[in-house]
Amino acid sequence: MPELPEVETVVRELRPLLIGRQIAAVRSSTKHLRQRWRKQWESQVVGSTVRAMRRRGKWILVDLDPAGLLVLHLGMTGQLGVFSAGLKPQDHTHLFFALGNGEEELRFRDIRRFGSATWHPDTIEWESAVDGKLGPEPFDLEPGYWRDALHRTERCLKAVLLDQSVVAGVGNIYADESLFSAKLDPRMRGEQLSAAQADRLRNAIVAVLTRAIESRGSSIRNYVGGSGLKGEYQNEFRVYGRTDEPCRRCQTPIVCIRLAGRSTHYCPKCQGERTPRARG
DNA sequence: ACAGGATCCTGGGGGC
DNA sequence: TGCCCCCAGGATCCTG
Repeated sequence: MPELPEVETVVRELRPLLIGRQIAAVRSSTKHLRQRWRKQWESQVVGSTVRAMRRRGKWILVDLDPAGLLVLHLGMTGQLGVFSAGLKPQDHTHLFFALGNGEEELRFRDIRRFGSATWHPDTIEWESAVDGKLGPEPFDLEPGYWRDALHRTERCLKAVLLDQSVVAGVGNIYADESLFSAKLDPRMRGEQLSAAQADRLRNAIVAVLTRAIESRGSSIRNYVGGSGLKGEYQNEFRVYGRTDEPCRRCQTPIVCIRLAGRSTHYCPKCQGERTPRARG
């Protein structure tokens, strides 16, 4: 569910509610997440204090004092929020972190349970575990790296954007929206892109994600931010979920196809530009 | 190397 | 009301 802008929003909204607070207890439901929460992690976490909260791609990193790292992934339907401990938990709440004197708790709710929560001794250990599987942040994409990553692959642009090892944090919505913004056909192969087109795509990704963060992400189903508020970016979608609706730029009906195993929305006119394929 | 499919799950919506 | 089928912001594993 949540992509970079939604995860960033959750982190920003939870930060003031969590930093400096001590984790007094942890409890989990009987149902497991994508990665099982281990009981032995609880003794590592209890008694420690939240020092910092960061985002890396679609991952949420909670730095603990004096040591340890809590790593959360929201999967498709994950939600994080701070609630009064007396408030009855919603269905599908699977992890509870009691805060301070226990009057409040951080809750991890995940209907489909594609999310995960794990504990790691430190950042280095986590980074080595995801090494090679997590590319640079979209905002840190070096033009040379990005051109090269596209130039060296025959995969279509949609598949490249969804590949977390190439660029971290882009998912189905923002891949489609970025390709529309860059006026590039999602079926184009990476190797077909000129340097100028690669730069255009990179700038489009940054612009779309930046604008989406300003709107606190997109709420189309289950997503809510760390404060429980919904996002607003769904009102600015140009192509995602707009199958058969007129393109906002040229009125041509938006097309939906299956690409890289995912629904892919684009404007056949605005994004119809193709670079002739080189021979050989 | 890459596409495509299946898998992990639950719930919502459409068609009947 | 109900049933059946398809769909869904993700990641990963397997096959061809």
